[in-house]
Amino acid sequence: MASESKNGNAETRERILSSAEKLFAEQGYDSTSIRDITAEAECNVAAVNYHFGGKDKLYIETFRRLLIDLRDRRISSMRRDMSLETDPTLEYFLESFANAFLEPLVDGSRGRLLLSFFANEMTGSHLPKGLFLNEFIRPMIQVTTEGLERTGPPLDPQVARMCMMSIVGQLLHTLKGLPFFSNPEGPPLVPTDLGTHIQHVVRFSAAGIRACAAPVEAS
Amino acid sequence: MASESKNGNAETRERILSSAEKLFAEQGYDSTSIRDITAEAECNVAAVNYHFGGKDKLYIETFRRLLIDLRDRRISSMRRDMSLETDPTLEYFLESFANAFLEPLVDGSRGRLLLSFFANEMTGSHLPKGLFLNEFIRPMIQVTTEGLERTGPPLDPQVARMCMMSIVGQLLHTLKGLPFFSNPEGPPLVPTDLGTHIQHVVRFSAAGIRACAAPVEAS
DNA sequence: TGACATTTCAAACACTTGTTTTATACTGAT
DNA sequence: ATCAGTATAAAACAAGTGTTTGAAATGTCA
Repeated sequence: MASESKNGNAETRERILSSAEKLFAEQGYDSTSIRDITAEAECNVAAVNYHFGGKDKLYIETFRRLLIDLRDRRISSMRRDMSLETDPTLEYFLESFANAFLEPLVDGSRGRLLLSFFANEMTGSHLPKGLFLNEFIRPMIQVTTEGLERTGPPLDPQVARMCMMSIVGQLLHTLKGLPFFSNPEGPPLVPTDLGTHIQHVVRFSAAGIRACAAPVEAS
Repeated sequence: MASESKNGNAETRERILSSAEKLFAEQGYDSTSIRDITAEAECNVAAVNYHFGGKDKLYIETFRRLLIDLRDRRISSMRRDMSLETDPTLEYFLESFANAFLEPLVDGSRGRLLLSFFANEMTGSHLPKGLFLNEFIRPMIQVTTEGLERTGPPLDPQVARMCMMSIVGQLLHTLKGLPFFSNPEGPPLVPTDLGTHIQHVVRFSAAGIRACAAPVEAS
């Protein structure tokens, strides 16, 4: 039965990583057992400890690879968009960001998995400190700051980052909440397609950003 | 007929609920064992199954109580605020909402616990379907819609709800992300106090809402 | 008081967990 | 062919899981 997938030596390690990625994302760290993973990867339970040195190490390696991949996809997607227009508007930048941000999270294979990963990491973190901030957040801040400076009004750096937090918050909440608001019976509370929500976030946020640029008015 | 006259029997039940609330929130469902709970509640392991019929039932009961309490605190806080002003502005409403939304999540005892609860529920739900939407989301939609209609520009109902999603998304993301951006070394990426972020969200969102009301028209 | 239901508890049950051990194959170099 | 080094596998290990059992307390009411 174990025909073609049973070959290579280094391949076992890859199969474990692949299975772990899937199962950790679907079920979280605690609910995924080593035996779940090795069953999916069609190898022995001891293989995880042999190749990775423990369940926790495997988890870190799995998540690290996912993070790097996600970051690179987003950044290259935005850079490509921004190089297409000679004089992009704020709305253009925001839509490019929204798409670059969401696309990796919704496309079939690893999309929902990444979302679950993040949700699981928010509570009990099994990752080394600083990895998330330095290898993931900072590069994203870098490229979005560039885009904002180029297309938006002049902003204080901290304010600009708060604006980006506002947008990310909206996008994440939309993605997580949208399936939730799919009403089994009765009219939908909000539009059910993601595109409409993206348009909303773009319009909403463009106005928000411009309002944050206006000098503080005495009240 | 057991009952309330005697505190001995009912007290065990309460202690279990209290301990479960704390531990489930701190560690999540899977990582909290019945023995953890009964140790904290100083009772026998069998007590959980006797009083609640199982770990899952205990979890549901725990979360249900927390949700109802959170909802009521928020709604009464907003209604109080809105009754104080005869002609409240949109900004006033938004600030009232932001405070009502965040206050229960940051005040010492149960604040972080609630946040963890939500995060844990986002991934693997252990709750009966519909409870969250009908008993928690809908009442909040009701009161926020009232506030928006009273203080903001005329909005299509679906658009109004998307605007509220935008605000909730910002607030949740701020709350979860803020401790994350506390930079161990170097200058902070964003302001570290919640008040500044609330001010930002209010300003950002007021402009966003007004922009969503304007018909698509050259200006 | 005795009879009865409710509540508590220690112990056991059946099962899963991550990890380690021991043994067996396979590799490539000497 | 011998030898180290690597990789896989079956089995065992110790600890922890939710739940159940059966007996002892405890309270309630006739």
